[in-house]
Amino acid sequence: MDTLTSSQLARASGVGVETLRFYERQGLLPEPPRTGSGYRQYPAPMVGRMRFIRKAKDMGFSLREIGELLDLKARKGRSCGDVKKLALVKIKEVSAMIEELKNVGAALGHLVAQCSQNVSLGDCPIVEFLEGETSTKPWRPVRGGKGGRP
Amino acid sequence: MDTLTSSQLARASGVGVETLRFYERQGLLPEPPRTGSGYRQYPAPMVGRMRFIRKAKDMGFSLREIGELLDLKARKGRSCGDVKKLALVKIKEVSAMIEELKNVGAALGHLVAQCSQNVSLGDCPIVEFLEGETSTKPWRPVRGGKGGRP
DNA sequence: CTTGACTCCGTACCATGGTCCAGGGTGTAG
DNA sequence: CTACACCCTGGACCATGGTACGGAGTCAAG
Repeated sequence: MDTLTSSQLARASGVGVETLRFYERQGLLPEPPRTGSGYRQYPAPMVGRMRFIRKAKDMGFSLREIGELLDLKARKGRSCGDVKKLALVKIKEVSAMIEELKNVGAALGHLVAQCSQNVSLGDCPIVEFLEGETSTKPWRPVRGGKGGRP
Repeated sequence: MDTLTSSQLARASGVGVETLRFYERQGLLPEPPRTGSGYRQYPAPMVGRMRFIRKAKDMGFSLREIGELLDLKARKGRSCGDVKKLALVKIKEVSAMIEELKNVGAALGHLVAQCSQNVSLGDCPIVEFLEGETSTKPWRPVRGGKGGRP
């Protein structure tokens, strides 16, 4: 009695039934055994696997990367180093994203501050910034182009 | 002579020609006038508009939001307040993303640290964490379910 | 036996931001 | 004139992570 139907596993995992089928197609869930009439019978440990997937997704891993993690996990024994390697790569990615977002946030904050000082002047500093030095810069001539500008 | 062909505007903007057509379909670029033979003739200020789009994209605005910004920009006069409002919303979003990523990074760092202390023990702490309390927890019974588990 | 919930399958669709392709027309240099 | 670069169109395709739909089969209760 340690098997679950699709909807049971879905409920236990906090996802939709369709998502299970989707993960199966993506190779994140193995094809489960079936009943005589073709119903999926998920072994109980699939709950753990789904929790693994969900947590890894929360950690920022893509489904493809989660697939790799699951493969590593399956190769019991000396997978830890490889898992750690993936985690380190992900940490670098996350740090880079944070830096980028910080820059964006700072730039936006700067613009908003300018905007607030600029009460009732005609132009919006944000729009002006976004436009940059507009138009008057002569567009670079086409390199190696022959046809064009009819 | 202050008009550009598709490829000229594309080059000046650092995007592909197809991207211009895509932006046109999305309403970010107005349909430009055409030559007798149907070639697009972009007015020079479109370079500024493309720069606007690119910068706004770098600031984390989606194409839909950039469309809104461009609409506001077009309604000259009192758009600044609305633009600022969008910028503030975006700042909040960026901050939230940063917080989330920081949590993820900290969690990953924690796991990797554990992993490093765990040299040559059988199991990988990362995998164990991702699995969480596995399997033995009895799956919640289906609420209101009638059929199922054949 | 009927009803209703559940399950199956394949396929299409959603949003996001493009990218590419075939098939044909145009413009200019040599 | 020919070659070649450029331009046009509509539509298909990519990755990502699902979600929805139609039509049919199955299961348990009443």
